[in-house]
Amino acid sequence: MATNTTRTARGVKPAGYDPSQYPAFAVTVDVVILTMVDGELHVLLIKRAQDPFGGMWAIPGGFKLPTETLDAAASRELAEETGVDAASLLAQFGAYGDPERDPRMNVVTVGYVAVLRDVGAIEAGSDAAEAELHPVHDVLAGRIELAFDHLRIIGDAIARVRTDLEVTGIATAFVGPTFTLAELRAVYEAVWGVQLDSANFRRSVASEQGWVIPTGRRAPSGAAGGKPAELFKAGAAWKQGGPIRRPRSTKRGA
Amino acid sequence: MATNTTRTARGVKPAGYDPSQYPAFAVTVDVVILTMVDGELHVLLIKRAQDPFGGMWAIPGGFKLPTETLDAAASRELAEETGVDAASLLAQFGAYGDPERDPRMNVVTVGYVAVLRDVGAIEAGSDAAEAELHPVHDVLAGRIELAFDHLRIIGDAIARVRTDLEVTGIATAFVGPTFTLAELRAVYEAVWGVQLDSANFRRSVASEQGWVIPTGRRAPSGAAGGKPAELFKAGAAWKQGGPIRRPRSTKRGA
DNA sequence: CGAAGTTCTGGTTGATCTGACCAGAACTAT
DNA sequence: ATAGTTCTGGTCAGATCAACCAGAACTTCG
Repeated sequence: MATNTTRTARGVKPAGYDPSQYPAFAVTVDVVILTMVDGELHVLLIKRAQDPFGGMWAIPGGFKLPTETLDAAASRELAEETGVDAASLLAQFGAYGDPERDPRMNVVTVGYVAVLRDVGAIEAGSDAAEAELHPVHDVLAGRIELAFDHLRIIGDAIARVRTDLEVTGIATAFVGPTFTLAELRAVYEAVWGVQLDSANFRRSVASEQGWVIPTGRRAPSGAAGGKPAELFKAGAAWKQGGPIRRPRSTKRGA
Repeated sequence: MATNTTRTARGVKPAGYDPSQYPAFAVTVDVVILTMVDGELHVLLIKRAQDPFGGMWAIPGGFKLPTETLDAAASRELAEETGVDAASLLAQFGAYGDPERDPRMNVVTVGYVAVLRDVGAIEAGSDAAEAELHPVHDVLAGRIELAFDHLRIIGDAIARVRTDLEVTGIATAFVGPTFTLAELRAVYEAVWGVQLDSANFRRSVASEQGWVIPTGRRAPSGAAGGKPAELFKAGAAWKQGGPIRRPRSTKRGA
């Protein structure tokens, strides 16, 4: 390729295109791992042992390898940190490349949000390094010291989940393979911070076919007793969006 | 590397954390530039002069510099390609890092979507390199040969715009600083591929305060005559979302 | 200048959706 | 047994939505 027509007025598109002369970056993936604990949204954080930001909390992440896709890198990091082979959901939501976001080098990171339903598995996977689930509310309120720009990243992840709850099937990722309608409703209430009428909720998901499929079994009653709830499994309709719309005005208090 | 901890000017580097030993990537930003032409959604493509993919169409893009943010890089690339200083809207929507997406080197690219309202400015900015507006429909139908994974990137951008139209104020980015309701409605109809009732549309945006503000002036009639439409400017309410909801079933044909 | 055609703008109406409340059924704990 | 809790279906008023209709305002053609 002997062409050397780098003579365009201003565009200066290199003809030879020597890769080595362009700035090099490290590319990482950071995973915001979310799960429900006691009806509240939690995020998994690990305590950094090393500087920079030693002693502060961070979301798990690591370097992307040249041989893997971004999705694969996120999946690998998730497995390494939590021991979970596959999350219910793993979705990319943003990229971050501010020049000073990592004091050591030029790092561009790609943010993923993972939704887990099996809390027990997390504890098993996390080894000696301190890993803890923190209420999302505490984190967003700034009560936890976070490394790098991870506060912003977590904020973006939550914002994404909030809108996705209305237009995707992400709600089903928080619950198990079979679930009661109260469990599913608790997901919406925790993520949106609202109260939903249980009867209306049932109508929304059970009226039309395709959202939830009855299994015929029933869940054991909770600690406070009450009628055992029917157990459902998720239908195929969730792929085209969710049946629950975010309410704009609620008379009931949250 | 015999030393376990290497002291540097900035501080202690963690053991086994030498940045130079981690894989290096080139980071680029690619900008999907959208605009409305004759009531149809168009995307700006440039014809590649060089291999790889010489002669094929591509979306404009370029390398991120270590000293600038991703947003700044996208803004710079947009200005270089179109001569437009600032788009009505410039939003990040995804990152792409498949190992083989660029045959020359490891490249991770961050996709941005830009919405322009001034078509004339595009022609001015594009220099000798062939730059053309193509109907989005033609591109998504595969009728245009696209370089790299740009078909996928454009597809993702369109999908993002389609959902954002309902929950953000992106619709106002397609029209000028003042606009008629027919112009604004045309944006929804083109992006969603639906027909909206003009009277109902007017009620949705004009009923409650804050969406559109009357300027008192009127636009000249179109080629077919008709009553001159009132000119509005966008209000502040668009920042919290849009007033138009995507219809799910339409009896009228599209 | 008048008629026809086009677009804008407001009105109406019936169907559908939403939010709120009520009550009985089913189960647990005391 | 009885009280307490949760699940489940019913009802109903108000809001929203989709579709249609008709007059107003303007341009173009004859």
